[in-house]
Amino acid sequence: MNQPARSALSISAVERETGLSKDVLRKWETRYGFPVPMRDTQGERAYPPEQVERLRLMKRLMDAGMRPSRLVTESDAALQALTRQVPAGAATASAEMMASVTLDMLRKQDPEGMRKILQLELLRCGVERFVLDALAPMNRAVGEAWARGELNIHEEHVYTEAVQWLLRDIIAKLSDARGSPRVLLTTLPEEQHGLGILMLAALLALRGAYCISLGTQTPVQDILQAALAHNIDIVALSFSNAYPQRRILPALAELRERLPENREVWSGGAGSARLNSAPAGTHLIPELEQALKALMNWRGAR
Amino acid sequence: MNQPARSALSISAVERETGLSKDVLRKWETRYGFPVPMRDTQGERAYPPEQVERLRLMKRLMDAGMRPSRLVTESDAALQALTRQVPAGAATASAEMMASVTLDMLRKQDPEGMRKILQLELLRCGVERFVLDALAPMNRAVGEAWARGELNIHEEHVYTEAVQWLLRDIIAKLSDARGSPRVLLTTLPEEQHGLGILMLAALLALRGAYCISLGTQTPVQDILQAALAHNIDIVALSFSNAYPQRRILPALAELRERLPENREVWSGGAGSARLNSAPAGTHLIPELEQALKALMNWRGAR
DNA sequence: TCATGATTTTGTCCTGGACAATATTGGAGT
DNA sequence: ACTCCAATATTGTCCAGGACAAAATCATGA
Repeated sequence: MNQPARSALSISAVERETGLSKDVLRKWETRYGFPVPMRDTQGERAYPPEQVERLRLMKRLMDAGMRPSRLVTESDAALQALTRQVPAGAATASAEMMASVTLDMLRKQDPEGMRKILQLELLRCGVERFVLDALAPMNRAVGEAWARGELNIHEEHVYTEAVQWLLRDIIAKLSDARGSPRVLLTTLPEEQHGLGILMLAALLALRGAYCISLGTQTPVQDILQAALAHNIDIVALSFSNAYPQRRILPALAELRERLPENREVWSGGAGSARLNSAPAGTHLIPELEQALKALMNWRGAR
Repeated sequence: MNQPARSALSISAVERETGLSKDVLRKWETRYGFPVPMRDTQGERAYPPEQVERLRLMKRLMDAGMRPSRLVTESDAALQALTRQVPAGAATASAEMMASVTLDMLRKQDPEGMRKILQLELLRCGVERFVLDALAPMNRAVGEAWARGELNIHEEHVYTEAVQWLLRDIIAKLSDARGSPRVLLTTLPEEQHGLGILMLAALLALRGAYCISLGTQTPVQDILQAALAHNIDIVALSFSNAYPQRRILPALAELRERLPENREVWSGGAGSARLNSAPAGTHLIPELEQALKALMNWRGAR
C-alpha cells in the first residue's frame, strides 16, 4: 500500500487551493473517476500535487465556461491546449498596446515599471478615459492571460494591488462628504474581486457622487445596516464571472426587498453581464459606461 | 406545517453570512439542539433571521475564545451581556486617546474625520511610532469593540479601508526596488485580514527592505512561485485570531519544506501569537516590534 | 505550583443517496 | 435556415448519521 507523500493535500486544503468545494471533489471522484486521491492512515483523502495541478487547470477552464465531463476525458496536454483557445476580447488599438506592455512588465517581474506606465497613462488621458478605455480592457486582458495560463496567479495579484493603489489614491483625492448621490459599494461574501467597485467609485466620485467602499465580502445584513447608517441613495454590488450565477438573482432580490424603495440597487461586473433580466427595481450595469447614464437618470429623477 | 418565511436562509447562505461551516451547523443541531432551522418543501434547512442573528453573536464570542457548549445554554440576553465582558487590552495613554477618538468617529459615521485624525497622528509622530504605538492598539481596540457588539461590521470595514489607504500610500512612497532584504507578504486562503501585512510592509520598507505584497488569500503553490520569481529572501505570512489554529503549523511546515533553505519564513499576527513553537526554520513574529529585531538578525547573518 | 496523563469537547471527514437548477439536444413550426 | 419549446442529460448542493483525532479542560501526583 502506498503511503501518501508528505506533500499530499487534505480535501479542505484542496478546496482552499482550487476553489472547488468538498462536495464537488467527492462527487467528481465517483462520477468521473477523477481526481482519485490516495488515502492516509485514517482513510482520509490525500491529493498528490499533480492532481491538484490538474484540478486548478480544470477550474480555470470551467470559469471560462467549459463543463467538467468534457474536461475529464482530455489528456493533460489537451487541457493545456484548450487554455489557448480562450477567446480574446476586442479593444481599441491604444488599449491593446497598453495591455500588452503591462502584461510584458508583469511577466518580466517588473512591478515598478508597470506602476509607472499606469501612472503615466492616467496623467495622459485623465481619470475618466483612463478607467473606461485603459483599465477595463487591461483587466480583461490580464484575466484572459491568466485563464490561458500565461500568467501566474501571483502576477495577477501584483497587477491587482498596483491598480488598487492607483484607484484608491484617485478616490481619496476626489472624495467629498457633501457629494450626491451617496453610493455604497461592496461585494457579497464569496466574491473577492474588488477592482470593479473601485473603478466605479472613481468614476462616480469624479462626477460628484459620494462613494463609500466597504471593501469585498460584506454579508447582506451588514450592507443593509451600512446603507441606513450612511443614508445611502444607491447600493452598488459587483459580481465577477467566477461568482455562481444562480446565486446572483436571489441575492439581488433579497437586497431589493429589504432595502427601502427609494434607494436604488445597482449590479455590475462580468457576472451580471450574463444575466438577461434583473429583479424589479434593480439596475443592471454590465458595462462601466452605463453607470454614468444611470447616474444621470438618478439625478434627473430628483 | 409552517412554511419557512421568504427571508429564511439556506445552509450555504448561513455559512456565508456567519462563517460557520455546513458541517458545524448540522453537528450543532444534533449535538446541542441549536440552531433548529425550519425545512422548506424539499426538506432542506431554512434558517430564520433570529437564529442567524444568534449564530453571528455566538461566532463573535467564539472568536474571542469561548466554547459553543457554554454559549448554547445562555439566553439571548445573557449572550449580549457576555459580549461586554470581552477583556480590554492595555495600551499607552496617548494610544488609548487615539483609539477612543477613532471609535467615536466611526460610531458617528464620520469617516472623513477619522481619516484626518489618522493623517495628523502620522505626521506628528512619524511612520514607525505611528504603526507601532498608534495603529496596533487601535486595531485591537476596534476588534474588541466589534467583538463586544459596539461596532457594526461595516464600521469595521470603513476603518480597515481607511487604514489600508494610509499604509499603501506610505509604502508606495518608500518603495525601492533595490532594497534588501526582499520580502514577500501575503496571507493564506481563508485569511482575509490584510492589515497586519501592510503594517509590517510599512515598517520594513522604512528600514530599507523591498516589500512585495500579494494581498490576501494566496494559495501556497502561488506563494512559492512568486517567491522564486521575485527572488525573495523572506516570506512573511499573517494569521488573525479567526484563522483555525490547527491549520497554522501544517501550513507553515509545508511552506518551509518546499521553499529553499536560505529563504526565511516569518509568521505574524494574533493567530501566531497563540502558538508556543514554530516548525524548525520558521520565525514567529507575534508582535510587530520583533520584526525589526528579526530584520537586524537577517542583516547580521549576511 | 507546576507538569503530566485522562477525559471531554469539538470540528472535520466519510459514504452513498436524493433532488433541483442549469445546459444541451432534438424536433416542430415558421 | 431559424426560433421556440419540450425532453433529456449534466452538475452542484443537500441530507443523515457514524467515525475519529486534535484541542481544551480536568484530575492527579510530585
